[in-house]
Amino acid sequence: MADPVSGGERISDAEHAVMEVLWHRAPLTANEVASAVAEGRGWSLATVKTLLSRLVAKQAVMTQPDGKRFLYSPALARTDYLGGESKRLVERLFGGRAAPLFAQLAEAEALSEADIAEIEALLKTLRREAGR
Amino acid sequence: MADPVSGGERISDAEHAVMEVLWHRAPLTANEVASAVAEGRGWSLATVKTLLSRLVAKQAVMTQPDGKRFLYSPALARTDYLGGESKRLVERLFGGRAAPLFAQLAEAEALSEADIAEIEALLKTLRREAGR
DNA sequence: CGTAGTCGATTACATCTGTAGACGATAGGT
DNA sequence: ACCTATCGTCTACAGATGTAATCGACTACG
Repeated sequence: MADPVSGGERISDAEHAVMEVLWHRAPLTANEVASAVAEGRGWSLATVKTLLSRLVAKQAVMTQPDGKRFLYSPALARTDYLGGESKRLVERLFGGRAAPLFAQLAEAEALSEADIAEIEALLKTLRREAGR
Repeated sequence: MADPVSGGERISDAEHAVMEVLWHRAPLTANEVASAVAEGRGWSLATVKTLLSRLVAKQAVMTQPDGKRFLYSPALARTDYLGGESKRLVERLFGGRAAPLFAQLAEAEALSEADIAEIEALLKTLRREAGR
């Protein structure tokens, strides 16, 4: 069976930008989404509508009627999406091991002081959980 | 001018599989690459040749003549590629912060014991370097 | 009641990607 | 000097993606 909700269809880069808007605030009309996403990207309203349609088709966004128009909301949790994408990358590039990813980021100087501190804290928590 | 080597053109998923072969062993003929990559993927020789051509066009692979044929070698370091891709993901999905990525992987249970240990060790090293 | 604006839906089209067949040069065997 | 196997190159084509115009339905103003 095709999975009902989470990792169904692939969400593209442009679509992701739209999701990001909806994760930030929802429900929104197509116009609101367009305005929000327009900052930075120079997309026309038509483009945003297309992206919304595709997302609805992929069941990543759900609609609810509001008079003559729709209100759009995410049907996919941001956490699920991020988790899936992260896992995909680790799978594809690092044979499923997260440690090399980390080493890579370190080498590419993509780790800030704050990152390191946070990760450290996270590790501590993880070890506590694993321990008990 | 188009940048000379590193982060130039985007390398696709299928192309990446070919790069992986060349990173493992090079230089290789198209046939050798095809055999190597064929395990798992069911690609025809023609397909692999196309991918090699595209990689050459993208300057991710370099050729050296060997009689009537070519020997292919990576022109892009694996490290650079991995670093670039990792950074792209972190940028795109986590606003450039690596820590949330880790939180995400942890949540998705994509962190093994070994991963955690390795990351811990790496952190120690990093802090030492940063300290001095 | 008609007309203009607004929506979502449909259609469009270039580029990229995955996948592969066809073609032309050529080297090696006979 | 041929024929054939082998290369790399060119061409092909379907599906995904980025980007947008157009269309048909409906609403609201006048």
